[in-house]
Amino acid sequence: MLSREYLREHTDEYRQALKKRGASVDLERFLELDAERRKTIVAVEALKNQRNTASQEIAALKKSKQDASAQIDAMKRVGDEIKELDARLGQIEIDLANLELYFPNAPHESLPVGPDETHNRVERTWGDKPAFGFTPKPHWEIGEALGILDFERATKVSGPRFAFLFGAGAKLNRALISFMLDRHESNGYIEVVPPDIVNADSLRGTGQLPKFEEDLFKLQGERAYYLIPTAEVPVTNIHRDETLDASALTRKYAAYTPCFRSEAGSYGKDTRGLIRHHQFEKVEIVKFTMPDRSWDEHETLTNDAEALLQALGLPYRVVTLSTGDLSFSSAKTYDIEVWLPGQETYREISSCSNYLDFQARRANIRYRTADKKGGFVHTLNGSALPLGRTIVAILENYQQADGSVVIPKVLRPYMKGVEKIG
RNA sequence: GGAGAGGUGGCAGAGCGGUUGAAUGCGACGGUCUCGAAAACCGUUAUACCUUAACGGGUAUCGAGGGUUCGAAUCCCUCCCUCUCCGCCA
Repeated sequence: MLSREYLREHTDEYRQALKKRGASVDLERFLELDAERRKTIVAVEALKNQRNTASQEIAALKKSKQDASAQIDAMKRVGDEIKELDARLGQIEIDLANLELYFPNAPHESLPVGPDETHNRVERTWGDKPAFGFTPKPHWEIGEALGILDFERATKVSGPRFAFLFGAGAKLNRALISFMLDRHESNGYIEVVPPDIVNADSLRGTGQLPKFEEDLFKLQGERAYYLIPTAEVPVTNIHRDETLDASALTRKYAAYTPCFRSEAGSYGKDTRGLIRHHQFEKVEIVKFTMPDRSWDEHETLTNDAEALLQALGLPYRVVTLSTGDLSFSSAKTYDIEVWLPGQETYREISSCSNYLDFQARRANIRYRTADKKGGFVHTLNGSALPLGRTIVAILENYQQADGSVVIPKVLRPYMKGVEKIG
C-alpha cells in the first residue's frame, strides 16, 4: 500500500509509475474519495467537539440539580447528525480500501522500462558454463533414469505438476536444506519454522490478497485458511501490527517451508520436469530494515542468495526486472537465473525484492527510534534457494557421460560423503 | 468436542454511566543531591487521524464490531483471542 499523502501529492509521478508497469487503476476515484473523507472528518469532528462540550455542561447542571433538558434535546439532533456522517465516513473508508489495496507499488527509478521480461537488464554473470563431451540431457531424463525422480507416479497419486523424489534425490533435497540454512545462520539470519497455513489478513499484508486469490490454494471450512505460496507470507507477518525497536533492525530470518501454488493460467507452460509445480520447497530469507538502509540490504540479500550458487558451483546471471515484469508489491526485483545446460537456457531460480514500506503499510509494521521517531519499516525477501530448481540445476550441470551425477563438494558432508549418484 | 476464567497504558493493576487518556505501583527518561553511584525527592512518560505556514487546536482509541444514552472503559448484543480443566489426537 502506498501512503495517501504520496498519492495525493505526487499524483503525476504515480501516474507515470502505473504507465511504466502497464497497470491501470482508478486513481481519480481515489482522489475524490480521499478529499471527501477529509471534508467529512472536519465536519463530524466539529460536531463531536460540540457534543463533548455540551456533555460536560449537562453533567455540571445535573450536579447542581438544575434543569438540562434544553441541552439534552439539542444534543439529540447533533447526535443524529454525527451518526449519519460517521456512517458515510465508514463507507468511504471501505471504498478507499477497496481501491488502494489494488494499487501496485511504484517501480524504483533504476529499473529498465519496458512491458515484459524481454526488457529485463542483465547485471552480471557468474561462472563458466560446463563443457560436455556429449549432448547434455534435461533433468527429467537424468532423474528418471537414475530412479530418483518420478513424475508419472506423482500424477497418479496427486495429479500433474507434482513429483516424487526417491533415495539419493530425497537425500540431496535434505542435504540442500541443511547446507542453505547453515550458510544463512552464519550470515546472521534467524532460523524459523513458520506455519504453512495462514489467514487472509496475512496474505493481505504481503500483497497476495485481495488481487491474486486465484493463485492460492484455499482450504475448505468455516475459516478462511490458505496454504502459503511462499514463506514470505508467514515470516513477513511475524511482525504484523508490531512496532520494532530501531536498534534491533535489520532483523533477518531464514525459513524452510513447502510452498503451494495453484498455477492457474499457466496451462501448457513448463510442463516437463520439476520447474513449475503446485508444491515445492524453498528456503526463503526475509529482512526487516530501516528505510535508509533498505537499498544496501537489497544488494546484500541478493549476494547472500548468489553465494549459495557460487558455493554449489552453478553458473548464473543476475537480471533486474523491467517495470512491466515487476510483481505487484515490489519496488525492485533482481532475478537470479541459473544456467541449465540440458535445456540450454538461463532459468529463474531466485527473486530478491525490496518492497520499501509497501508491505509494512499493509501489515502495519513500524519502527521506533531511541528518540521516539517512528515510521514504517522496509521489508525485503528472496528465495535462497528453492529446492526443486536447485536440484534441477545440479542434475543438469553435474551430469556425466555415463548418466551419473556428481555431488557438489559443499554438499558431500551433508550426504555422508557420497560423491556421486548413479 | 465439553466445562469454566479472563482480555484496561511498556509491564503489574484500580476503575458508582458524567473534566477518566484513564488512579496507584513498577519500569524508562530528565533533573536535584553526589567525586561518582545507590537511596531520596521533583518532573516527564501512548498512538493514530484531521486541521494549521507555525505555535497550537480538535477527534478517536480500555480485545473487535454493533446497540442503548445528551454522554459508555463502565449497561446490552455479536464476534475474536488468551488461559485452566476434561475428552480426543501426532
